[in-house]
Amino acid sequence: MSKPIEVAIVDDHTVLREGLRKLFVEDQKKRFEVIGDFGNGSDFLDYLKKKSCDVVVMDIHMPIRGGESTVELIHKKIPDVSVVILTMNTRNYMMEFMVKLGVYAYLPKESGSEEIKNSVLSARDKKMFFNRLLTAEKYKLIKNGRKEPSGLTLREQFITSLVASGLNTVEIAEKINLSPSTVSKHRENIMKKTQCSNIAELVTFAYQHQILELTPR
Amino acid sequence: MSKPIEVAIVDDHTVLREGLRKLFVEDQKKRFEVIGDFGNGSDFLDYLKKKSCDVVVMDIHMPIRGGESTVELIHKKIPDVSVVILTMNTRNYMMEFMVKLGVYAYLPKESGSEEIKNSVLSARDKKMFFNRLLTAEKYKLIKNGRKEPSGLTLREQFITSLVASGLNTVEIAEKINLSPSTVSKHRENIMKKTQCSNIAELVTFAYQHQILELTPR
DNA sequence: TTTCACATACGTATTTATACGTATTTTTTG
DNA sequence: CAAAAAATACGTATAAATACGTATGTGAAA
Repeated sequence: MSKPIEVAIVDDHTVLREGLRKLFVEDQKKRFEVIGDFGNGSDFLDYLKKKSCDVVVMDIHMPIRGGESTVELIHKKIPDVSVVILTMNTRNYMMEFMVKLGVYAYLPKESGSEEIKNSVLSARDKKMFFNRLLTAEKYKLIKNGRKEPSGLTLREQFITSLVASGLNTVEIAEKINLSPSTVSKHRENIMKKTQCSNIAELVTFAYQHQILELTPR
Repeated sequence: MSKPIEVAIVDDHTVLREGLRKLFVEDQKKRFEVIGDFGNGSDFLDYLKKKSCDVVVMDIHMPIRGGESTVELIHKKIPDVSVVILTMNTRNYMMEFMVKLGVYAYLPKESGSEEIKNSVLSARDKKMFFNRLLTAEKYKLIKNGRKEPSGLTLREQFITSLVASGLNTVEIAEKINLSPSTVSKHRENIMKKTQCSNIAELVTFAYQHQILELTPR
């Protein structure tokens, strides 16, 4: 092992950042160097303007700038930075979205330490890391482009999930860096395709097509 | 400070358990002793059959046995164990549910280290710990009694179910022979009570409170 | 009995969603 | 490469929801 892998951590959960940091710092083989941890995507992107980073371990759900738009920006502007997603959002459409943006691993939050370390090693080498959530089979399916059972495109599914989780058009536009007009047009198309005539019906549609998940109580 | 507080950690996120453990173990004043960490509620309940514990820091969303039923069982059978909730489920109904089961703190996942430690100290002394999510005001409101689990009157629940199933104000008025103004006022009250800020959130609320049922496809 | 929660009802101003049309750019696919 | 599909964006008009205030009748509980 020549030089340690420069790892960044992006998650709004303070304790989890600490846990990840510890995991990398205390690696027996000294393979990692944590170059920073950040509470949102925005801070990390600021960091990247000045300094470098090999692999970033990132959550999706964050305030200010969520994982979606952060990964999108990294993918477009700084493709050298490899992304590993570590999240409790295990929905298929999100995984698909992230895989298409070139992330190298998609880990559920109950992943063990070794799994996380190995995914970072894979990502450093620009190699896909597979696990129970993102299997090689699923990866192939996504890459070979399959038809969505819901009839919605990926973008549409994504916006559906945001509408159904209670954001309005302007909030969605801000969240994923689009013009409100565009979001509005997507919503129009979504309503037509799903044959929903209002938001309430769309939320039910989202639950029934696993675009949203009902957290059991 | 006589003897250290026996703290247990229950969360399905491995890295987060590590982070919490570190936080308690590395306390300057040696006030805590982590007596175990568990990946689900079931394992923790098993532990409690044999050994003791002062305070448990617990997530809600977990496989096998989630926080809801775990806290419910602790509350009924082992009320000596104080519970601190640390979660990303910031929904009011969940907070209300947990407060009614006697948890001493309800922390969002972005809480800082000191906040978490202080909440455990409070819980050890059987004192409520308040923060931006669970304020003293909210706590009073919950304690001084909303009756319905949903907080809604029967009429309001009925109208909620109609709104959530996709009817608009005029359609609802026609369906149950009311003036649209009345329906509108009910809707206003419903939104206030449920603290929903739009229809999408209300639909989710309806599913979560069994006001609506999701028919499997 | 009188207070209180609930259900009823109206008015009004503001915000948000919906439903059209149009058009350019990007990505995918045959 | 060419065609098709998807994603982007704007304008404009109408419909609906939302958030206030106010008021009245009714039945149950303190």
